Amino acid sequence: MYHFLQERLARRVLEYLERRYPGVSLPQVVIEQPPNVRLGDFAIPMFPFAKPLRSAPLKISEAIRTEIGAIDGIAEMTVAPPGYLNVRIDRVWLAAALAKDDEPQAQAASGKILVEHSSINPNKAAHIGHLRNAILGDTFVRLLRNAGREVDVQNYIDNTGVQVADVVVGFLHLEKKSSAEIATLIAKPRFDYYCWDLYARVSQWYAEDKQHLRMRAEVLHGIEAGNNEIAATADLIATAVLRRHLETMDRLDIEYDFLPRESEILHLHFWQAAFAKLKEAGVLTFEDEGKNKGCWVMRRAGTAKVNDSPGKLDDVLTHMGTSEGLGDRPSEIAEEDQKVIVRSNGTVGYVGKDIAYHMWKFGLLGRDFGYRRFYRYPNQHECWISTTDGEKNHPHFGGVTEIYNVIDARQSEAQSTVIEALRELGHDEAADHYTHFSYEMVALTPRCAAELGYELSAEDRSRSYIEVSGRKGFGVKADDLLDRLIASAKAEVDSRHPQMPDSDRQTIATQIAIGALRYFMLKYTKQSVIAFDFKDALSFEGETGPYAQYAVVRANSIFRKAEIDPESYATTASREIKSSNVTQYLAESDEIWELWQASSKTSYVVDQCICTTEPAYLAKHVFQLAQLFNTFYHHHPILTEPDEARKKFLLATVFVVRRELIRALSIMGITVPPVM
RNA sequence: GGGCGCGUAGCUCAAACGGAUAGAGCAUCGGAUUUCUAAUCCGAGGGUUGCAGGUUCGAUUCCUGCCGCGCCUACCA
Repeated sequence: MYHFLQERLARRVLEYLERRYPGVSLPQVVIEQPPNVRLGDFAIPMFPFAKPLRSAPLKISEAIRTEIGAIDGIAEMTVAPPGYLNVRIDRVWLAAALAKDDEPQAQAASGKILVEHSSINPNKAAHIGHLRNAILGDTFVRLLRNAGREVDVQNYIDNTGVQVADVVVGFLHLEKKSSAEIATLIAKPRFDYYCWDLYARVSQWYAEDKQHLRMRAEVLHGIEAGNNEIAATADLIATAVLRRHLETMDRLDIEYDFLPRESEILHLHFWQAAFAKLKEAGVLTFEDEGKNKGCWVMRRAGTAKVNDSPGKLDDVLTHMGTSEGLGDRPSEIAEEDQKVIVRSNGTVGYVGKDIAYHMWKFGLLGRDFGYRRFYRYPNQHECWISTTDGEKNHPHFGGVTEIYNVIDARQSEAQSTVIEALRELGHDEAADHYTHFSYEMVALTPRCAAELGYELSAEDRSRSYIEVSGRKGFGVKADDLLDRLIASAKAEVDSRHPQMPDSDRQTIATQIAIGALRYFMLKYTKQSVIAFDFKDALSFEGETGPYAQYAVVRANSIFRKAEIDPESYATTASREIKSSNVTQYLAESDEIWELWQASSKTSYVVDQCICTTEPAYLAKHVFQLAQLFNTFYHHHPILTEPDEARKKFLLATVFVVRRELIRALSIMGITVPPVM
């Protein structure tokens, strides 16, 4: 609603200026929010117009104010030094629209979107870094769906890489386990924890004697070839760990639609299809000398095409139109700028596989996976997995118009290389709709590492954070964190509601724990490295998920005590807003108005989150709403309000804030307990 | 060496396109009419936004150069 008014205002201002100053090319009308509601609801800086209109900012403001005429939903405008036009929303107009919840729906863009997230190697338990990925990805999916977009959620499974090979080596050579023994271990709960430890031990074992690495090569070869004992064992292990990952993420209400696996990319020869096209288009070049002799290479993304001196720019430009300038002959890519795609032994690296996979995503490969049902969620939602020969009837995946890959910032270069390959294949459209949703890692504070019992070097102790390492078994497992959060929340609920049945307390504790965790992972902006610390993560006070949940619980209890069903209060609320006193109520309190204004912003914030791929804005919105509500709650007793009309107005306020909080929280994947 | 990113209060973080007095939470200290449950609220202290220049009506934000830190830079995935 906020955004709707904002756009209407911008359009009207622009129309006015165009009419008043015909033929002048105008800068964009920027609408911001004044630092204080007393100044107004929108602020338009007039400075950028001063030069093109050859007039002082204050004069332009004054002209707009007096001459623009009435705008539906806008109450008044004021001119503010040094050069702003401040605009007040018609409070009753907005409140009436909000109470009715009749947000004008913008036409959602068509075309299916594919969001890929999680993509955890299926060789060990998921850790907090994976949680950040999955929570960012899942929230982004919810944001897109809230905006009316159709989304497929994929979780890419690298089941044929060295990481899986390493645990297989661990089982077969380090522990010398039989297939039957492995099967027994798989059946035990939290098999992924067993692998976590084993994986760290294998890495240690390699370090002890480099000869042991031969085992890895052997196992890896077996896995890639397929149809043998080793591949079968690897598949058994990887599949079991994958199921654990799905269970872990399901605890957080994170679900997937499709799990494409690297084994099928291999066995269905996706790469061969892509390779042919890449060679044909001249994207890859064969090196016949130098360090990468015998390899097919690509130019590393971001490196300069021409390494001549800048003075020769003119020469470069004149050559660009000719065929000589297109494509890179081996000698044209400096060795350090080469990215090996196909090794000299003929095998393809992971970037190559990724290029093929992304051609499939956009429907540009000419091949498809086989599909099989894999996992049914408790809510009956079906998750599919790739196979070589699948079920006849299956949903259609791939062939989308837009993709988002939630992958941490360390993969930026590889992601750019894939995009560059698509572009050089001539698929600019696809390349333009390929977004690397990049975020920073979760690291541990030295204090947290020490708390977990890890020995730290003096150097590590002096750092502000330390990178987690699956290879060293250094990190916090996702399920462990969740267990601790639930236990901690449970203790609180137990002390607050001792009379409640234990199963109810458990349910509430779980909701609170998930709220705390999801909020924690979303409140940081993507670029910021999260220095993980149990003290912050386990906090339920201040800027946290439970704080926001608690605000809704308070709203609910007001309705409960008033014996009103909040869900069906909408018609009453919108009727109340029309009563004559509301104008006065909204005018006399900026504090209450601010609550209405903030409530109107949800869809605006959702748009912002999507176009900047930054879910943190939504967390900030939720916190601001909850904070304003708590202040309001303290200042305005509702049930004891003697003035009946005013009481109904206050109830309508609670109704709207509650609805928007629940809406925004649900986009974050957070539900609200009945009591706290 | 090259590429990307970061540096803001004691700590952890905000501040969309450059905008009005740089904001929160935590921690510390001091308070809140026994109420719609205090997982809350109010108040206080705490800042030369790493350093030095530049661009302009205006810079935490953009540019240049330093200083410090992180990540990437494999015929690993």
